[in-house]
Amino acid sequence: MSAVSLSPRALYEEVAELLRQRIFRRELEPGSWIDELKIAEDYGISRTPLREALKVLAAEGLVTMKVRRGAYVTEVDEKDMSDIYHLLGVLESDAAGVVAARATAEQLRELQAIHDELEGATAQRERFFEVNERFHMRLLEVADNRWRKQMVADLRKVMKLNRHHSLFKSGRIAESLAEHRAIMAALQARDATAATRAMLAHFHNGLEAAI
Amino acid sequence: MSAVSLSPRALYEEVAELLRQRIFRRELEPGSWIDELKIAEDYGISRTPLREALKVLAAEGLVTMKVRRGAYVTEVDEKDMSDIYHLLGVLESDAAGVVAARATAEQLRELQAIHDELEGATAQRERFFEVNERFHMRLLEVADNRWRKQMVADLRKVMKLNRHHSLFKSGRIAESLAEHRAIMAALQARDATAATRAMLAHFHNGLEAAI
DNA sequence: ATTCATAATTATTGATGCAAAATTTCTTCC
DNA sequence: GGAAGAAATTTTGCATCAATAATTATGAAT
Repeated sequence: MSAVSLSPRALYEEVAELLRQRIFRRELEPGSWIDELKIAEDYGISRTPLREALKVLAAEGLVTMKVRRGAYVTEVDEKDMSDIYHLLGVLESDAAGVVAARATAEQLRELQAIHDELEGATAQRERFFEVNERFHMRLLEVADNRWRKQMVADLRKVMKLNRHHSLFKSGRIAESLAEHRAIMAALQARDATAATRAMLAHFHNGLEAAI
Repeated sequence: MSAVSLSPRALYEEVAELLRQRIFRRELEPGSWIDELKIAEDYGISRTPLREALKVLAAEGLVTMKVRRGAYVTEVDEKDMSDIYHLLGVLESDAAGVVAARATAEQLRELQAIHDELEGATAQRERFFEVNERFHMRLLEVADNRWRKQMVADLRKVMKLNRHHSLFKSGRIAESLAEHRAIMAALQARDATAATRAMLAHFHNGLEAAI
């Protein structure tokens, strides 16, 4: 069928990524049932790798498996969003403290570069969102704890299930940027407690805006 | 073959649990390759549900999948243990603060009951370990954030991969109990910051003892 | 004798088929 | 006309089968 691309990852990984995109794009709505036969038909694959992909997504929290009833796109309510946002605040503020204390000068320059990019992306909402996410994920990498990075990545994926994300509110972009400035300043000052506090405030404000 | 037990959960879930037990019991050693054919033969099942179970365990972090090379029991080094312990401290100390602030009187009584059980289990190492885990997990439930509970549960599973757990050191049991007393006291006093600090200290001391 | 290439064996990965279970629809009885 | 039961269809879940890729071993050439 399709060209045999040199695939370093297995088919079920590929399918999982495709499904993730479809879920984020709301082609598969939260709460809706996932038709295995239809999806398999669409992609021209069998149900075996598809089912494995669904179990990967279930582990990430994007879909929920019901016994003998198949897979459903996870529904996240207000409380879920609030809970997840709270966790992101806890995890990333801790990471910010670690980075302030232990990052190399080169790593701080790298974070500063992404932040500068963010400063210049306030006009384009989508791009601001993308650069923002890159900053947070890069910070996680510098914090050097693969388990935390994995958990935050998963939580952020689940967050995308809800369309009412605080950052999409027009007013939040200016505030968000100001908070990022405070975080970056604390990192540059090597002030761990200030960095932790600034990141926590960043998430706290975001949570306030979301609900 | 075996009796058709009334299974509310699917076979792959059942198999995942069996594999978890075998991994924790060190019948499957960290770093070792998992022979799908042999396991499937042992349990008298086909490889399909087994592979689905392995992907669930991979998501939990207990096994790692290598492309075209199958599944391996995850190897955790000193840094992994330290990183995970750090995260548990961050997550559970936050949970302790939430519980101190928002738990009902009935929930506090329940936690106190488990703590009292712990007080009387200092002589039996295995039982102490079991009651200790029950206390921590119950605290997570009272904290009422299913995402955090799931993450902590997964991290604790990975922790079990390392046989050198701090709690297994004989000296730590007395210290650990004393720290638990401080946590419980802060919870009863409804002192969120004290509860957070006490739980953080509990994990910090455990980390010190582990390495 | 050592190294490289080729072939064979072994194990993972993907497809197809079948059985069991659940849901829905249709029919019958009250 | 409504409710309950039975049958049929839909769908999950497990097993078997086929193919692809990787590793190892053997043989030949330098």
